[in-house]
Amino acid sequence: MPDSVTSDYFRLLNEIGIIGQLSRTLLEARLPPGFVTAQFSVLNHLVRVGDGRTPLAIARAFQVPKNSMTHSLTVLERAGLIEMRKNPQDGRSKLVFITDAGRTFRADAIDAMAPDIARIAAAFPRDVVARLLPDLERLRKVLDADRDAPE
Amino acid sequence: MPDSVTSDYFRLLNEIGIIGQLSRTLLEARLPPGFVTAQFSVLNHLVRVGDGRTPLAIARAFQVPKNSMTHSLTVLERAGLIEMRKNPQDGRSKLVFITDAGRTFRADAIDAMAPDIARIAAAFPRDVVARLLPDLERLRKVLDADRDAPE
DNA sequence: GCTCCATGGTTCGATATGGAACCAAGATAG
DNA sequence: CTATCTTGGTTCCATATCGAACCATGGAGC
Repeated sequence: MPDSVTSDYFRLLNEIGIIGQLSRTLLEARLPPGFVTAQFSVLNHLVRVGDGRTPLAIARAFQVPKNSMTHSLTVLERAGLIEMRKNPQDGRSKLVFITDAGRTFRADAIDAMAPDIARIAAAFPRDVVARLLPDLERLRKVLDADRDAPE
Repeated sequence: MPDSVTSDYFRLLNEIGIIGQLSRTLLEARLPPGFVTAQFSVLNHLVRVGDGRTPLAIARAFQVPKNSMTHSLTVLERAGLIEMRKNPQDGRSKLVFITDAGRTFRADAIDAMAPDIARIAAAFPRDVVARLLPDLERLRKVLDADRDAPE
């Protein structure tokens, strides 16, 4: 494979990393003090794909170590944004449920970002967003599948 | 602005965040143990845009607090990958230079990722990459410009 | 010159993240 | 049924990240 191809993929991931960093900063500026993106993302995940999942399943979805997820969930539970229940099917594991407070927290954060989104939308047309979304979803799925069958 | 528009932008940033996380994990698996993406990114930045910049300028380029950059640079200097010199123009600041060892470190890391890139390339065609790059660059520039003139 | 403010970096303390070791509960083999 | 292996989570420790306070130099106003 020629170098130029490698470097195109490399640049792609690089750009995505920078944009991720910039938007993370944007989001954290709108979250209540003391909360970070990782915690919001868990709530968002629970709403989007449904709750009642095990901590390990969530950790895998984010590709983070399970101990990191333990920590995030502890913070969220202390804040009353999620509930951890025993898994009746398996004595080892727990199930994670989002609370009403958690749903409100997520909705508020999204609302709080509206002005930021509006500024971005003014400079970055919606049709470009529409064009990007399917390709990026596909890339995410490729990376997701890749880690399951590595090397 | 209708909700659906906001949610498209929101989903875009969300996808980008996830891809960023997955590719960060990929990169870190290839770095020598103990090194982290942030440190590699600084070296990459110095090669791409040129060295001899101040720590603050680099911190701004990554949109990270200056104390975080102080830490990253300390690690890189201890490892002999960069050099910090006094700025002859300004007694307050320093200038950051990448060493030969630093250039080698960066090149090795990129080489080490080649097999990962190859697997991704097999499932994600190059022309899609080519299509994504200009749009993403534009989005990054929009976000970059936005933080300079916020609110 | 002197005062006041702005800028560039570091330090401190508190939280986040991740690797490794650990423990408990399920699964499997005999 | 026991021995062993695997799986789900937590704990421990080391490093990373970041807000706030701090210090030193530079620059502006007078």
